[in-house]
Amino acid sequence: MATVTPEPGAKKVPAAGHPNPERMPTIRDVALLAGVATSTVSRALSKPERVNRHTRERIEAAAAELNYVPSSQAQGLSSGRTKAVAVLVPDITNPFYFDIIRGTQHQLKAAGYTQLLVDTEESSEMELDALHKMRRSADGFILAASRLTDAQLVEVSGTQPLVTINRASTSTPTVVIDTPSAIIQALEHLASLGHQRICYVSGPPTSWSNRARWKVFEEESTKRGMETHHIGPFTPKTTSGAAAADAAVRTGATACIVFNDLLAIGMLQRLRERGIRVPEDISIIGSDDIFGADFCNPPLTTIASPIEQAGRVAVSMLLSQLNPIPGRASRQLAVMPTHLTIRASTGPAPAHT
Amino acid sequence: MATVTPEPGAKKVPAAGHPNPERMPTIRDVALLAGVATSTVSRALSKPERVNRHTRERIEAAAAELNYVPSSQAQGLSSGRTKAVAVLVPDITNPFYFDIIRGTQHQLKAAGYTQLLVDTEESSEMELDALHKMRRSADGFILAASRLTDAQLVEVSGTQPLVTINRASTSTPTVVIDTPSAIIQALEHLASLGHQRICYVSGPPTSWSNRARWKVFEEESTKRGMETHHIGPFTPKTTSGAAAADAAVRTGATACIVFNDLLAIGMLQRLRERGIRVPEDISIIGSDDIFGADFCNPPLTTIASPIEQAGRVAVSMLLSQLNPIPGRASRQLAVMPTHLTIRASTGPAPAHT
DNA sequence: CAACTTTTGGCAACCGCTTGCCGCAACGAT
DNA sequence: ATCGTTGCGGCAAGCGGTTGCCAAAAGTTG
Repeated sequence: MATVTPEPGAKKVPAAGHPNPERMPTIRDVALLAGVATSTVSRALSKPERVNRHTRERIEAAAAELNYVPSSQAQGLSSGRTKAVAVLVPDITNPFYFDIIRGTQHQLKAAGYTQLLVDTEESSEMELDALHKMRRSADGFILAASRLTDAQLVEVSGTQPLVTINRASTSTPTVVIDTPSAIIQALEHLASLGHQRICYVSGPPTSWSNRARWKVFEEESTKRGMETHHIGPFTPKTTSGAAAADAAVRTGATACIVFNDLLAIGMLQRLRERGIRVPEDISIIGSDDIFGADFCNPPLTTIASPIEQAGRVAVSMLLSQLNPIPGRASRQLAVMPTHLTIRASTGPAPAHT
Repeated sequence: MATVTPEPGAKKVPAAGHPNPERMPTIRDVALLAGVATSTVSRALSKPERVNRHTRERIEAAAAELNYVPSSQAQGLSSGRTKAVAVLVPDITNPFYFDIIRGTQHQLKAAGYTQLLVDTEESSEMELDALHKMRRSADGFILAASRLTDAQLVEVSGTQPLVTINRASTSTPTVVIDTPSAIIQALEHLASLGHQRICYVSGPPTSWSNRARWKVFEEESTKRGMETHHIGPFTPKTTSGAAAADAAVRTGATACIVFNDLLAIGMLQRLRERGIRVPEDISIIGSDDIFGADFCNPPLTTIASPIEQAGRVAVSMLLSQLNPIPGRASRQLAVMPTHLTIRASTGPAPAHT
């Protein structure tokens, strides 16, 4: 910028050239170069309106010249805020969580926050541990599909700001992906295709969403006079699909609604191996619409969820909790809509058993 | 839903938006409880042999009782090390990088380090920027498939410890996934199936591995007297697969070696759409063996790579650089072996054009 | 038992930045 | 002119640890 501000008598410190090239420039170096106190530099950089425009520009120039980057460590130490948020997922291997992570990453970056990624390995102990160990290094937490008990969750939420994803809770803000309501759609879909004997393939018993899905499934299918089965629990990985597929076949069901796509895809593979045709012999409906659900064989009918968006919403809920806007109370619940995406893994019920 | 608005207790709660009845215990609290000086506590916790066993136990007890967790911020401030490593990936959306991240995450956690995940969005500017902005907050960097120029890389490597993945460099330790050598296997495979006209489907021009793959492809296919084509560049996403497939078909090639699986899977989808059979009409070979390569339709023949392991190795190379063991020089290059995994997307060359 | 070496623990100076408080100067209103 | 106000910048006290240096305590040795 062409600034026409000669500013005479500025106490320039010509001698203060570049300091030791080894050491990274500190706020002091900037202050020295700009001829002001460190406190002024600090303010110029964080609350621009607090200092005179001229001074600020001078400081900014000095900072730019020195290539100054404030130490987030030091900032955190004195301000008490780390500008970092920890995201805890049960299994970093699962594509579902990758979508979450992608969403949180995106939104956090936009807000100038750093994401600390933690894999809790499906263990509530690790989750608690991380929550505890990192309380100093993160301003808040996002718990994706927390494995914590209600009591644990309540306790933790009293200590630190957090938002849960797919885990209803009265004690913390939550974003839930409304898969249950889409299960009704799925059921209708199956019913209209003539299926009468259907089976729910269960995921981890500690998963809240698994319980929620099963509950709706049972209620609604019974209501429709369908014969329901329930198999599981299975680990939500493709490798568990074989066992799940075999169990499903044994129930004699003509269609399955599966806890998630990972498991469903695994089942697809196993069924193909066994020569059981999908959807001619059995229909499969997954859940989440993860990466791969559209190109597996056959392409999977599934309950599509805005997973990435859920991550983004969780972040904004957390941030509004961390930096409350005086007037507005922060949202406590966000429900992400879902819908059934019909592909090729569902079809008419076979004519006879 | 029942919206429980957080009750703002005292109107004088500025920074901490959370009710903080009890301050977090500091090293001072521990010292007080144990009846020693803070310096002793510090030492008892970090260099146990420096303090008497009896005192140490007393301190540990006190720390445990108070549930003390040292502030990594403060530790970092005074010790100069952050115990954090930044992992930069060009596209967090790409499953290939998921695997890298999984590997780094795993290994970093094992070493007590925190992973800072950054998506550079395929942009060298963002990459440089992150490298610059985070130099204070990370002890080192892992650059996966860096988009930096050689010059930039050299410059950066002079400033901070880093390890590159899939990016040869003389200035930094590197782990390369040896896809090129497996390309020879792929070529042999195709040749033995009778393919004579083959095509390389190119990825991002800024990608070092893309260039490396193309180079080997060209040299070796020519050497074998095959007719080679080259199409691209294409963005390495399934959505680019359509264009790639169409272009590939136009070349008249009977087989393609594709920059990566993502693109290959996209091509598979497009070819199916167009009624072009794989592998009867055209064979496709991908690269990386990402999640999904085994269950797409048809399952993809691909160059399998130990991606996750590459991430792990990168971390250990970086850590040995950060905490050098006096005697041993740290490794500068790790080559990860790859091999061709033959599935169903390759078959005999069609009898006639 | 004195002289000396080795442990062991405390003191205090930082690390880099934020922030409450204060003072000074310029400005506006009386 | 006088007396607030307000705007702006400096001072200095931390934030929670780490660490070099030193002295007291304990252990060795002749």
